[in-house]
Amino acid sequence: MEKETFGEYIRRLREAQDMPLRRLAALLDIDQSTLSKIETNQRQPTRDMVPVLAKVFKLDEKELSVKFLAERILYYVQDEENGLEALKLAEESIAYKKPAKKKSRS
Amino acid sequence: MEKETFGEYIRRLREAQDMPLRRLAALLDIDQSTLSKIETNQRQPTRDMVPVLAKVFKLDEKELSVKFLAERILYYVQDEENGLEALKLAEESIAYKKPAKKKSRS
DNA sequence: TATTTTCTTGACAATTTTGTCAAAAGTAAA
DNA sequence: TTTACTTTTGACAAAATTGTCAAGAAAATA
Repeated sequence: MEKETFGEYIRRLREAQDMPLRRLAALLDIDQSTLSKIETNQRQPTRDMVPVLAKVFKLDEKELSVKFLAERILYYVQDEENGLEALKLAEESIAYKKPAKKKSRS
Repeated sequence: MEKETFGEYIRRLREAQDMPLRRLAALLDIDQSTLSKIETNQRQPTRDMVPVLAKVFKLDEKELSVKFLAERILYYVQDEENGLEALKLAEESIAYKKPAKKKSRS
């Protein structure tokens, strides 16, 4: 089976509420055709949709952000042989950079 | 200290060989100003530079690809609160999708 | 310091990506 | 099936990103 894209996820949420595309588009402040294209993977979703979607569908914003970002990243490395290694390396860099909440030992 | 970007890394490799920018640009088949801008972070490096760079500087291409991709990913999530979580989630997705070389059990 | 070579810069051209409009296609209700 | 509503589509406009040119700044060398 294929992984659901973020756009398809939006559609699922929207339809679960019987909300017309036009209405969600208005809330997102974009043209309805743009939303249609996003939901059908002809355009990429944008970062600033996230807080609006979280509000509209009563989802945890942080969780949704993570979902959005993860999908964007996957989209970027999708055809890459070594995507997984790249992710791991990127992760190390971040983990290293990010100051731990508690002091690291050594 | 700041993390070295991929562009800065190129410059380091290049200077280690006393190779003029103009010459590497020619090998990469781009304008020297473009390379200059890449090395000084005014433009983003592109995917297709990687194999050329690997060859020119005698580096392992896979390793260099990973380095390139990781940097691109970091660039994308750099200002994100939840970048690390996103990477982890993306990683799970890939790991799951990717067929193991040996059969997975169950 | 004059000359040559290398690197950087700003303005703009080219390309890519995105968003919109308006009409068509699809769906459901009267 | 007409009518009303929703979604999709294609052509194009707008925006963002990238690459180039040509001139100038900086650095090295004579």
